[in-house]
Amino acid sequence: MSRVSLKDIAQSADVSISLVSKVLNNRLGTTGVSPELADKIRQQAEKLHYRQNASAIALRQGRHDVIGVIIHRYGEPGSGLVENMVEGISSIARSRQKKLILNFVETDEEFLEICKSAHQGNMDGMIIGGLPHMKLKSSIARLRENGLPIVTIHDRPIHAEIPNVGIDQAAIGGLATLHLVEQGCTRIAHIFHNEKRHDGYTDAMGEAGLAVEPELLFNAGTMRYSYLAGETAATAFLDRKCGFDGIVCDSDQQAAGVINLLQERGIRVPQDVKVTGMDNAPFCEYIRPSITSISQKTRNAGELAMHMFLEMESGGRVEGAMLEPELFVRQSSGGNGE
Amino acid sequence: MSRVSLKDIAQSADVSISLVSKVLNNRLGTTGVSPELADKIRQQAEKLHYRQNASAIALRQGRHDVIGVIIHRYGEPGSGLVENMVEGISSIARSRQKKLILNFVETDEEFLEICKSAHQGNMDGMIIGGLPHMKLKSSIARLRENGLPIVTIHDRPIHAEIPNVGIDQAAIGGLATLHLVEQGCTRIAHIFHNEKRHDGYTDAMGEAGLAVEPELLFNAGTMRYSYLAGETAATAFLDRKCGFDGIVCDSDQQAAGVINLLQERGIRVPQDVKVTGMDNAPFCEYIRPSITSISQKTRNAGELAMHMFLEMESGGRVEGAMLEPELFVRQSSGGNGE
DNA sequence: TTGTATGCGTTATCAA
DNA sequence: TTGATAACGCATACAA
Repeated sequence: MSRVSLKDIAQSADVSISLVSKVLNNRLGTTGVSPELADKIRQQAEKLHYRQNASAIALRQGRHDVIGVIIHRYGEPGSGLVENMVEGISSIARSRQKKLILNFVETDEEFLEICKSAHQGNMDGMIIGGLPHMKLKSSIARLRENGLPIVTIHDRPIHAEIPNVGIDQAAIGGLATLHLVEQGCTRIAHIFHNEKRHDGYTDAMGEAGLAVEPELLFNAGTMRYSYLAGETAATAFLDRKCGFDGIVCDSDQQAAGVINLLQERGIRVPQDVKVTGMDNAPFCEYIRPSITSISQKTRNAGELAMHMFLEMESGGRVEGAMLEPELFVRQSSGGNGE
Repeated sequence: MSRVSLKDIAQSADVSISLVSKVLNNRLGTTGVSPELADKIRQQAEKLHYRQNASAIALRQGRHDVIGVIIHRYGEPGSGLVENMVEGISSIARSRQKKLILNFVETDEEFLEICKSAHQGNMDGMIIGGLPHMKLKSSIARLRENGLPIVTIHDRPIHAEIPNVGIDQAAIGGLATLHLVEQGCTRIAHIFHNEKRHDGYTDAMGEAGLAVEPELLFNAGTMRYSYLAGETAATAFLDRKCGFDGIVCDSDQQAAGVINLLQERGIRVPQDVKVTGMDNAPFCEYIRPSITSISQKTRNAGELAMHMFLEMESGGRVEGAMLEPELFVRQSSGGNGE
C-alpha cells in the first residue's frame, strides 16, 4: 500500500502530472485551467487521500520547515527551566508551521553528531539552548558561516556571529540580594554555584553598604543546585554562628532544603531568617513558607529565540537579546506576596 | 555557497557519481574498487565537507529515520510526567540514531494537523502520548491501516491495531489505598478526578472491609489535580467532621494542598491523618512531611513505547503493555521511607 | 574495476 | 488551456 503521489492523481484524472501539481498548489502562474478540470483534479486528490511528500519538496526546494533544537538540560528536576524553554520554542514554531526536531544532549559527542546531521540538510537551522558546549564553538560557528541560521539560548553568546538570547545572571543575584536588603536583612548569607550570580550578590551587598564576610558564603560545589546543598549550607551557617538573617539561595531546591532545615532547628522563616530561591519552580507555591523566587523566564527566552530564528532565516539581521529577570515575592522573604 | 553533493566529489575526483556513492556507503555489492581510488574519493569527500542530503535519501529510500512524537500534555506543572515520558522516548531514539519531531498539542485541530503531515511522508511513524484524542480515533486508525507504525501511551488503547503502553490506573488507586490500610487507617478519604483510580480506591476499600461513605469522597471537578483541589477537599473533610484518618489524593499537588491545610489547622500529618499523593513529582521530597507517592513510570513508558515502535517498524508483531505502578513511601503516610 | 541509466515525487520552465 | 521535460541528490541494477 504505497503512498499516493501526483502521478496517481494524474492517471486517475487522465491529465498530466504537472497540471495536477499546479492545480493543487494554486500556483498556475501564467497558465489557466478550466474550472471543471481543476475541480476534478481536486476531487481525485481528496478521494485518494493525497498528501504531499515532504522529502520530495525539500529536495526540490531546498527547504524543510524543520528546525533542529539542541538542548543540554540544566536545572534540577522539577525546576521546569528546560520544559518552559521548549514550550516557548514550540509554541511559536507551531504557529508558524515549523516542525521541530528536538534533541537532548549531554556530551560533546552527542552534540557533534547532531551538528553533522544539521548539515546533512534535513533542517533549516538550529536553536541551541541550555548548558553551552564551549569546545564545539568552532564547529557551530562553521555551520553558521556556511549559512545555517542559528540562535543560541545561553547565559552569554558563544560567537559574535551567532545571536544569543540570554538572561543577566548577575542581575538575578543582585535582584535577590536587593530584595532581602529591602526586607531589612543586614547579614545576608549566600549559597552559590553560579559565578555570575555570585558577582551580583557581592555587588548588591557592596551597594547596600553591607559586609560580605566569608562566613556568610557557602560554595555548593558538587552538590550544585540540589536540596542537599541547601540543607548542608544551612547547617554550616548555623554551626558558624554567623548571625545571618537572610539567605540568597542559588535554586529553589536549595531554598527548600534551607527552609526545612531551619524550621527543624526551630528557626522561623521568614521572621528570624528570610530566604530567596531561584528559578521560580512550580513547587515554590507548595512549600511552607512559600518560596520567594526569581524567574529566569526561559519560556520567554524560547519564544524570543524562535522569533529571532525566523527573522534570521528570512535574511534579516538579528541582534542578541538580554532578558530581565522577574521577582516573585512570597512568604519566605516576608514580603507581602501571595 | 550551495551544499556539496556527490556530484561535486565525483567531479573533483574525476570519477562517476555512482562510484562515489558506493565507496562512501561501503556498499560495493558485487563490484570492487581499487584502494587508491577509494581513498582518493574519501579524501575529496572529507576535504569538501560532504554531508549526505537526508531529503534525497528519504525520497530515494522511502525512509526518514524521523519519528513523530505527539503529546497532549497532562499533569500539573512540576509533576514531571510529560518530561519523563519525553526523556524516555528520546533516550532510546538517540541510541538508535532516530530523530524525533516533537509536537505538543492541545486541540483536536492541532492534532489533526500533525496527522496530516505524518502522512505527508516526513516521518516513519508516530508515538502518541498523554491525553487521548478519542475523536480522532478513526483518523489515527486510518494512518495505521495505511501502514504507518504507531504506538500510543495512554491509559488504555484507542484501537485494537495500535499497541499501547499504559499504566493500570485502577491499580494505582488500589495501591495507595492499600498502603494506607496497611498503615492502620480505617477512615480513608479520597479526592478523586480520575475515574479508574477511584474504582481502585473503592475496590481496595471493599477488600479491606472498610466502608466507602459519601462524606469521605471529594470530587475535584474543575479543580482537577491542582493544589487548590487539595486545600478545598481538606477543608470540606474537616467541615464534614467525617473523622478521617487517611486521604488518598489524586496528585502530589493535591497532597501538598491537603498537608499544608491540615497542618495550618493544627492537625498532624502523619500522626493524625496519613496522606498519599500521586505521580511521585520531584517536590514530594521537599514538602514537610515529605509526600508518599506512586510513580506512573512515564519514563519507562516512553522507553518501552520507543522499543515497541522500532519492533513494529521492522515488521514485528507488537503487543500492548501494561506497566506496574511503584509506591514510594515517605513521611506523609507514616511509613519508614526516606 | 568503473560507468550509465533509471527513478524516488515534486515543481518550474518551456513548448504545444 | 494543457503537457512534456529537466532537475533536485541519491542509490542501485545493469552494462561495459
